[in-house]
Amino acid sequence: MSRLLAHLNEPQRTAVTLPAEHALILAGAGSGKTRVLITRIAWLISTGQVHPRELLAVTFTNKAAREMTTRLGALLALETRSMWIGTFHGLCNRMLRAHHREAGLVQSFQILDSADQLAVIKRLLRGLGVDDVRFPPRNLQHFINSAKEEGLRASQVETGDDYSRQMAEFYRLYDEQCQREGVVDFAELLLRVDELLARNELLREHYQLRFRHILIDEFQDTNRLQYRLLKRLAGAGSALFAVGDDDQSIYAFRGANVGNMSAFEREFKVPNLIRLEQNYRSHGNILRCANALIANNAHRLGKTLWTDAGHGDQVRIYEAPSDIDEARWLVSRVQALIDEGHARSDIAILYRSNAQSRVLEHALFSAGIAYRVYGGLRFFERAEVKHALAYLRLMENPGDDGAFLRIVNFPPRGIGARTIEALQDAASSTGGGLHDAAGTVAGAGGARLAAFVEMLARLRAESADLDLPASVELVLSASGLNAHYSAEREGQDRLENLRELVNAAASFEADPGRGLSSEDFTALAGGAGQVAGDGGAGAGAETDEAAPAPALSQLAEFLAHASLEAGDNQAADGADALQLMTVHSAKGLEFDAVFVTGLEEGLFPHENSLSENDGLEEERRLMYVAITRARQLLHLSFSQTRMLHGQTRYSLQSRFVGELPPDALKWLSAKGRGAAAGWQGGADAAWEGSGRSTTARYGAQPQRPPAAQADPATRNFDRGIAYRVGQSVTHAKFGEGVILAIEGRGEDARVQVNFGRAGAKWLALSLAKLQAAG
DNA sequence: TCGGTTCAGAGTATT
DNA sequence: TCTGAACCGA
Repeated sequence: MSRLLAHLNEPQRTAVTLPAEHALILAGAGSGKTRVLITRIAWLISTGQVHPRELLAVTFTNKAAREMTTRLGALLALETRSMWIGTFHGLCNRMLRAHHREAGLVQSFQILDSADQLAVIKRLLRGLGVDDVRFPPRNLQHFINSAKEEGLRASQVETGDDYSRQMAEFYRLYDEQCQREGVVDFAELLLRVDELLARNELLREHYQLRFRHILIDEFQDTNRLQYRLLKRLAGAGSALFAVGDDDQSIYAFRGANVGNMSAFEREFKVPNLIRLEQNYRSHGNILRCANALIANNAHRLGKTLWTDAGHGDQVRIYEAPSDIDEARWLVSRVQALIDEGHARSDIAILYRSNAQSRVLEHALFSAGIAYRVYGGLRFFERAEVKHALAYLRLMENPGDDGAFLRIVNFPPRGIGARTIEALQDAASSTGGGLHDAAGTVAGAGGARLAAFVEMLARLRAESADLDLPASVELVLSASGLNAHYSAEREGQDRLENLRELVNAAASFEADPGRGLSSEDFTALAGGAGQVAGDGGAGAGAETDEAAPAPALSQLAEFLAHASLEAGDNQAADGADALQLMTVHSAKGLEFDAVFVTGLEEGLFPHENSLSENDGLEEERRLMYVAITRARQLLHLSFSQTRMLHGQTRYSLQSRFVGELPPDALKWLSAKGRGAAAGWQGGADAAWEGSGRSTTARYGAQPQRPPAAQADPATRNFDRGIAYRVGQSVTHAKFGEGVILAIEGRGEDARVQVNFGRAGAKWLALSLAKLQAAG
């Protein structure tokens, strides 16, 4: 035990050894948050306070869950299998399989990923004959998911107007359709469990008694439903241990509610609030930047990072004339770091949006520096893999119409749109699924449909005697997928992915404990069956046989695994490579050297965020995350011009640069000229060197594209002024300013003008009476 | 049923 | 500029 605590600092040790009470750990970036969480678990178990099966640890990503399991295994040298460590969705999947009857689901229900869900919605709307311009499927998807993440069913959604009433009605129909087809979307997994525990007292008590310690990582990222679920799981005797950092809350846009942190403290009367503020990652100047920046946010729980590691290098900052030059500069710095002996994989290039990677990649490619871009399609999201999975899903659950439609004519087998239409008519007249109606369609199409369904039945029968990878292999050959991609000119990669799917099935079979452990699952299903049986609380649709549910088939487990874990989202790893990613995907990672690029107004902070509630503060937190990724070296860069949407945009330095302590920065380009003088936002912001006019500022800046030169952004409009970037203009209300950008033409033309005190504004030329000035 | 053309839209993302 | 989706002609 003392070995466990030996290397912890005072607050860390306090957190780890807290009594079995609720606790909120405010853990700053690089303060050893994961370590505390893992050591806490290890301490609880090794001191005999809790049995591993009485523990529940929840994370947001499979990666985090895996890391936790691995590190814990190394620390404890004991079987971690009986512990529940996983994502919210993994946890709920497990519970729903075990209590499918009480939850009103078939045991083999399939899980829809976002793309599957969208397909279901499109199909629903098309079936209803809904105008998809007035009701775009994506909007409905968002509507449904947001509602579910708030814990609301269609009947509970507030409907003030016709539009939302209509959306709520679609939501209701969507749920009905999913229920009919035996499919469940991501949010539904959680909502089902929440509702199940809400109404089934015995089941609730069962879990509340079992989970004496509930630990949750990245608590600032929980949404309302997840928090509600946690409350549901925590009984009178449970201790909730939440670790999070409000300053790193960057997922409000997808429903995360930082307010859960203060709500938790209030509602649970949390007796233990511990701040971890000592940072073990970054040098002092980097932390000073992080602290100074985040201090500009108003709504914080409050925390200041410190280190005893020394100041380290100053933060380098560079202003480039163009995005291409920024990339060129970056390549030269990276090359220098590599020459100094840094591993490429210890260097990260971060950007606000994915579109920025192109210029960077181009420069890196030309320079011959190996790099790896995070993001993009993941393994289980690839079309060929989804096709193969659809066969498997249909074997497992014939009611899955989405899977049916995906593969009924893939590879092509002469079942066209007309046949499908007839099939859909037949199905809707009986109220059943497409699979079951396939025998009733007449004609040549009907015969092909029948053959298809026969093939599925054959696959189902033949795979019964095979293990999982062999079943997958059987499907690949019998379905014609292998043959199809072999014949395709560019099918080699796809074939390889299909082979990889067989491998994935093999390794899943070898180590199912990673997702669902069959043993534990069976035990749970049996035990819970008792619980439900005692109270007669079964709410399931089926009421036959009282025997304990048979264990879920391995195929069903594998399919759930495929939906819940989409696989790596990074390009193939291999050689030591530079890391390129968005700031969002860098969260939780750290590197020796970090480059944060594109620090420009409109890009970072992103212009779209400015119109959102607390959008700017979230952008600032994002910048905080970016800064705190660096261990030794932090580079910041921005560019005066950037190619965006096919047009050159003229940008100002991000306001965030101005929020950093000047003496922590080392300018690698001339500072304080032109755009580099800083964005001055808000009415109360003072101009640096206020004696100068805005005109003079630009006038004094020769490397800015000279206004008179042929500039694609120069346009003449009917008013007779040659509007061009850099032109000084006067506005009746805002006074004198300088044009930063021009967009559109004719009646739609608008210009962005920096008015200094009043900030940068977009004005429609057809409305704003601008006069040439200076 | 396919392939080419046209058009709109372009922010971050896990399960 | 570039991408993905929708659409049309063969």
